This record gives sequence, C-alpha cells and structure tokens, in this order.
Amino acid sequence: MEDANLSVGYVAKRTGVKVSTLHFYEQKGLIRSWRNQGNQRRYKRDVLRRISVIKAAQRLGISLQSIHQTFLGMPNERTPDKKDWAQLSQRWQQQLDQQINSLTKLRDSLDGCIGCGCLSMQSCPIYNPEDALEIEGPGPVILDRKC
Amino acid sequence: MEDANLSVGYVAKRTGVKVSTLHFYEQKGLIRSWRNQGNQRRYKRDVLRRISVIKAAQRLGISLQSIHQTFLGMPNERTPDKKDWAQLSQRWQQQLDQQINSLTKLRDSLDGCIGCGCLSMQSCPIYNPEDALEIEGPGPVILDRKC
DNA sequence: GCTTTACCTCAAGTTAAGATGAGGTTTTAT
DNA sequence: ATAAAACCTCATCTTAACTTGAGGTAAAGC
Repeated sequence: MEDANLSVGYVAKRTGVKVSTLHFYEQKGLIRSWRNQGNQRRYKRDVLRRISVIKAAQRLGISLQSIHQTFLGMPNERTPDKKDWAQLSQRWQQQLDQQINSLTKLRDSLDGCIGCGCLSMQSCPIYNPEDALEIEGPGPVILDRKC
Repeated sequence: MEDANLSVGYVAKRTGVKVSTLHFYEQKGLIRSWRNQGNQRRYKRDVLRRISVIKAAQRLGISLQSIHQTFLGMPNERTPDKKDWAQLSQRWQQQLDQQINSLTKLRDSLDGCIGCGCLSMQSCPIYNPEDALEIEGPGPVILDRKC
C-alpha cells in the first residue's frame, strides 16, 4: 500500500463507492489510473479527494458531465491542492446560491400561482423563473383568463 | 371545440407538451380521457390545469411517481377546485422549504469543507446533511486527518 | 370525393448514472 | 504450491421520463 499506488478495491472501500463505479468514472474521464504489470489499476492518492468532490457535487444536483467540465479547468499534471479545490467550491457555491434563489422565488409564488387560477405558461413564475426562460416560437397559450 | 371535449392535439398545443407525453401521462395514471366514436381521446378542461401542475411540480424536482401519489389524495370524480390545488401547493411549499434549507446548509459548509482537507464521509456536512444520513455498517473511512 | 392532417397502437430507442454477471487472469495468503 | 480473494473486460440490465417510428384509421378541408 504505497503512498501513490492505491488499488481499486482500496479506493472503493475508502470512498464508499463500488468498484464498478470507479471503472465507470474512469471511462467518463473523471478519474485516472495507470496499470501495473498484471494490468490492474493503480491510483494516486488524490483520487480519493477527487471522488469525494464528485460525490459532493452530485449532492448539489450537478451532473457528472458538468463536473467533468469543471475538472477540465484544473491542473492537469500537478496534483490539485487546497487552492484548486477551494476555487471549485466557490464556483459551486455560486451555483447553489442561484438554485436557492430560484427555489425561494418559486416557493413564494407557488401558492398564489396555483391558487389564482391562471398558471399561465407565459407569465406564471412557476413556469418561467427568469433563469429558465425558453423562448421558442409562438409557444403555449395562457390556460385560463382568471388572472 | 366544446368546453369539456378537448382533443389531444389541442391540449398539447395549449400546454406545450407533446402528444406522446400526454399518452405517456395517461398511461402513468396522471391524467384521464375518454374516447369518441373514432377511438380518439377527449379531455375535460381541467386536464389543462392538471398538466400545468405536473410541470410545475417537476420544476420543483418532484418525480412523476410522487406527483401521482399526491394526485391520489384529490377528489376523484369531482373536478378539483381552487381549494384542492391550493392544498397541493401547500404541501409542495413545505417540501421546497426543506430543500432550500438543505441547500443553504450545504452552501454554507461547502467552502470550509472542500477547503479544509477532510471531506470525511463520516463527519462532512456535504456528505451528511442531517436529512440524508445513511447508517450502514462500518461505512467508509475518513479520507484525511487534517480536520 | 379526395387529400391532407390528426389520431391510434405498439415496439423500440434515448440519456444518466451506474449495477450485475460471465468467463478468465493476478495477487495474496497459507 | 495451491486455493481464495481481488482484478480484468465486455455485455447486458435498471429506472425515469420521454421520444421516435412504423403501419394503419378517422376527421376536416376544399
């Protein structure tokens, strides 16, 4: 169990993910490994952190794809350090801020909106929180006129 | 276009969902229709509201299955009225409150957590917001000791 | 009356994020 | 030296929420 020479089983145990998940992440380019003489995967120790961050991000509702994107902005050869991770954290914090904001607006308008009788796809804040406006042609019509 | 006699195409246009989605929702028990002489679907006007509510709930991250559950608590034969929908709204508002809370805690701990060097699967708030504690055997090990 | 548009059913495809299993090799432990 | 545990690859399966397509009927417009 050398410092920079972790087996897949060990990594799995330490991070709580299955071996198959590690294979999967590798295939998706989220983590890396090299092979030993017998073709078995070996990992550097920082893979542990990486996986933890993946799991953390997923809890925030971030997709693997988008996590992958974010990782692309990280040092490629150098092992990422505190500062690198902290930067990630900031980015995700902002994303979270926006999510919270959206949800809060949504919550505050939900009652009036479902209750009022309109639920217009054009004006209802449930459909159209400003961060998710999809403008596409004539679009759907207002449902009722009570509003 | 009688008041309580909407065709699937009309409903699709009005709500902005595809015809195939309406078929799908019906199959899942989320909406209902009857058939005309030529075996084509006809809907009551309240299907519009129902679909809108489905879409709204989805935006809150609620699954179709759980929406279906919620709908089961609604009047079956009577067309649901304002009060019925408002009740739904309240339930979902509470759910949203919880989500917002979780995310807020998450955001507030994210920086310290990714930054600090621990990311412990046992003590890290990113892994273990109190609403998602999974206790299962020995579990994964702490990643680093810096914390 | 004929053509186009709208519908119908049923089967199969799609994406995300893995899980599962078969069949075979490497390591590790005794 | 041998058996058990850990790995390997590749293929197939899972769930959610739809979408697409094929092959055929009904309704609407001129």
